[in-house]
Amino acid sequence: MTDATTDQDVERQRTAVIARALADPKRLCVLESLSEGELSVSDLSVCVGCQVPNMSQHLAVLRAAGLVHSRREGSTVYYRLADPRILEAYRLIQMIAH
Amino acid sequence: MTDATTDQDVERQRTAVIARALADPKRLCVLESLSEGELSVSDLSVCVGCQVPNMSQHLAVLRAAGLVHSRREGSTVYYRLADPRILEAYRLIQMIAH
DNA sequence: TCACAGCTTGCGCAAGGACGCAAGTGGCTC
DNA sequence: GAGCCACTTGCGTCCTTGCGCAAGCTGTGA
Repeated sequence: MTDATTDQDVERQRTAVIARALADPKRLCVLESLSEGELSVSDLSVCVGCQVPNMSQHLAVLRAAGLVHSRREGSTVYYRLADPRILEAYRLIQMIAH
Repeated sequence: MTDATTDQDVERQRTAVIARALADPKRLCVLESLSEGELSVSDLSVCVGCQVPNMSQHLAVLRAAGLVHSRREGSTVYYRLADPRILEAYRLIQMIAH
C-alpha cells in the first residue's frame, strides 16, 4: 500500500531539493562562477567571498542536489556544473524576479 | 562607496527568495493546482492536504515572492499564478531532477 | 446585532540551515 | 617520516522554517 500520493510527492520532493540548493545567494554566485568553467574550492571561496570550510559546505549542498560534479587533481578538487540546464533555470527565475 | 557587490548581490538575493518559495513540496503542489485556474484557500488546503492556517502561511510565502496574486470575492479569497513563466521554471527544474 | 464561514495572525515547539572555528584526512615534496 | 597544502568534517551557536493550535479579523446573511 503506497501512502496515497507517493509518486508525485517524491517528484516534488526532488524538485524541492534542487530549488533549495538555488535558494542561497552564495550558491547562486558559485553557479555563475562555474558557468565559465571549472574552479577549485579555494578559487570559489575567493569569488564568493567566504571561508573555505563554508564554501565546502555549500558545494556539498550543490553536489547532493546533483548540480555540480567534482574532480580531484593532486591535492586540488575542481568543481564544474553537472548540467548546463541549471543555468537556464537560474536565468529564468532571475527574469521572473525582474 | 557601495559595498563592493551591491547590484549583483541584490539580484541574487531576489532570485534566492523565489527559489526558496519553490523549495517546498506543498508549495509546488499549490503551483500545480493553480496552473489550471484560480482557487480559494480552502480549495488549496484540500488539494495539498494540510490545514487552512498552514496553507495560508504557504500562500503568504508565495505572495511575498511575487509568484501568486490574490483576489477577494465576498468572504472568499481566490489565489492565481502571477506569472505563467513560474511553471516553466518549475518544469525545467523538474526535468533537471529527472 | 448575532451567529457563522473563510482567512489571517500570533505563539510555542521541533527541525533544519548558515556560519566560524578547530580538528581530521589525503596528496605532494623534501 | 616530517611538514605542508587543499579540502572535508565535526561541533557549537544563532537564525529561520514548517507545523499545530488558538485567537483575531472580515464579510454574509438571518
